[in-house]
Amino acid sequence: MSKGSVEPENKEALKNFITQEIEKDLQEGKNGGAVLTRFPPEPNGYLHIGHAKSICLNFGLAQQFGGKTNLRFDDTNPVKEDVEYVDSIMEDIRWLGFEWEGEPKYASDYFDQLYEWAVMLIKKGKAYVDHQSAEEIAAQKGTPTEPGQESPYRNRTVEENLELFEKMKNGEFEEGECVLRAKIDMASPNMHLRDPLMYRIIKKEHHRTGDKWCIYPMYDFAHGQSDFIEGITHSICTLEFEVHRPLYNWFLEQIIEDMDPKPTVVPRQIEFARLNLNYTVMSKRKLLELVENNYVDGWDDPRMPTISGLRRRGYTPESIRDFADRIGVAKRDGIIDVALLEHCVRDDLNKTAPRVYAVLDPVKLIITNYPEGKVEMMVAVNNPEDESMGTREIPFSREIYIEKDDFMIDPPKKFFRLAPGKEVRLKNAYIIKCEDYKQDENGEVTEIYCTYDPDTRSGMEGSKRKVKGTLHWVSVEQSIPAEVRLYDRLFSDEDPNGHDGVDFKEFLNPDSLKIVKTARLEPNLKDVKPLDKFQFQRLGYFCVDKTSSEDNLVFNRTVPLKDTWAKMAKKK
RNA sequence: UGUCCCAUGGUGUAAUGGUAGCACUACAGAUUUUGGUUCUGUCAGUCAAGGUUCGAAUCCUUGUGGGACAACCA
Repeated sequence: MSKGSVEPENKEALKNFITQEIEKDLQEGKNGGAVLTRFPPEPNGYLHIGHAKSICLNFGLAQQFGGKTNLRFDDTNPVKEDVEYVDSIMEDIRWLGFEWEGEPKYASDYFDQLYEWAVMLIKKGKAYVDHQSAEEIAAQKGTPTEPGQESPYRNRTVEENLELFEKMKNGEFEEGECVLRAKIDMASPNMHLRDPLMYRIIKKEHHRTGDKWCIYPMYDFAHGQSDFIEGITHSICTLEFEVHRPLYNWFLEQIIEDMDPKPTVVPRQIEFARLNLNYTVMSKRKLLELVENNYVDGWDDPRMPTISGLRRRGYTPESIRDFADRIGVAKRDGIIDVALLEHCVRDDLNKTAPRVYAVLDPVKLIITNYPEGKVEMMVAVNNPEDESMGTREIPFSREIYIEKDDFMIDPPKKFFRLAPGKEVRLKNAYIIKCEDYKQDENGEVTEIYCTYDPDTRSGMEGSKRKVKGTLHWVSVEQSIPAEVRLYDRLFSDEDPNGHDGVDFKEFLNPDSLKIVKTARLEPNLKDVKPLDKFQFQRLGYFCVDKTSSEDNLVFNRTVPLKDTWAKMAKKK
């Protein structure tokens, strides 16, 4: 994977309220002109498109201002975290095209320092060990509109607190028996300042520190300091952490108070609105629920909004970065239309994906005046948008398959395809005319009979004739079979979370996956590899699935082509 | 009946006291050996009321609407 592979030099500088704030800081000479951002995931699930927004933002900001970006795992809760997630997160970030500065960092790297700071706070009389239960503490917390009450343990002596905290660390208390709390203000209108928890006892092995600790810092006591330790200049995070900011600042003030000399870099937190996409859910908890209950085929199911799911679906890193740029950054939350994401991937694939012929739902078409046993190799352009992609040859013969949809016995007015007595062009081959057809007892068309005009082979003078419709096709004899998975949105409702009292799973789209086993492909596709991407001409963009093999080709539909005909038909 | 944040076309985002622009969507047309792409056009917006100002989307006040905050989660 290349380093910092997003080409910052020819990318237009992004402008939003965060870049403006950073520019201001730079102008004021803050942080010695440095910009260091960070992407701080908790390794408790797979990354999704919302994280992609944050990744593109954090890495993009640094690139734009000549800075760097750290990757730091916020691994302060061993109960939920796992190395499987660490690995997937690193893979996804690299796949998106970003490379973090130095080694990946971990909040757990700072556990010793955090412990020292906790002790320091105790010594200052700004932290105490509380022996109440979680319920009691919650009951005293008050509500957003009422102040809380002080814990009976709030005024223990420094010595006592020091001793008790030491015992907590040494495992002399059971989980839940006591916690370390900051002593701030139980009446603060900001709930986060009402003596927040700093440490709790968790007797579980940590994925990095093993059994060294049985007390773990809360996120709020770890995050701001971790940024501080790393010298992060701008801590970019989502809106819900806005109310935490005064707490982070409080902790840092306590620490900095005792420092001499004073630090040159103190992180500045700036919050932005998280990404919401319609027709999907974005919370890790809900995505995990879909995975664990097998509503989908794992975290990388192509219907999932996860980065691994989008990758398997056939999305490109370029298209996701483009999407992140287009949605912008602001403080007001909203819902982005998935149509924009789809636009971005079509836009990219249109320029890069080779065009090929695939017939998903075949019906046999026999060209009655074409010699039996004859095979002609037809030349086709691989990508009309990119001449450098060259041409290829496709076998043509007397019997071909076309799409069932491309023939109608009794077509409506604007049907530009094949019908009895009508002419149509077979792309890169001949103009044919439908003479007859055969139906089975159910009225299903089983065979179509046509004649071709030998002077209309593509490239010949006769081929210049105007014909309204152009069809894709494959030769019966030479075509190869494949399985094609047609994906649609996972939810049929625009906002599956937006219905009070109705579980989001109620809106799961029963037609989100259709498996087509009848597909026939041009023979050039026999050696494709997972993640190879193509445009199936006239149908859409497709990507080879990870389960595909030489004897059993499997393609995922990334996104269909825009289809004005289908739209017209739907209206009627 | 608290604190904080937010409010621009259907959606998202610009305009930072001086002509409300861009993208997506939708619709119409041109081109087309993909009903794709490309090109052109159309519809459509400053939450409300006051105030400051020659001039307000922008500043102030009030209201309205939306969101966040009461995990030993992050």
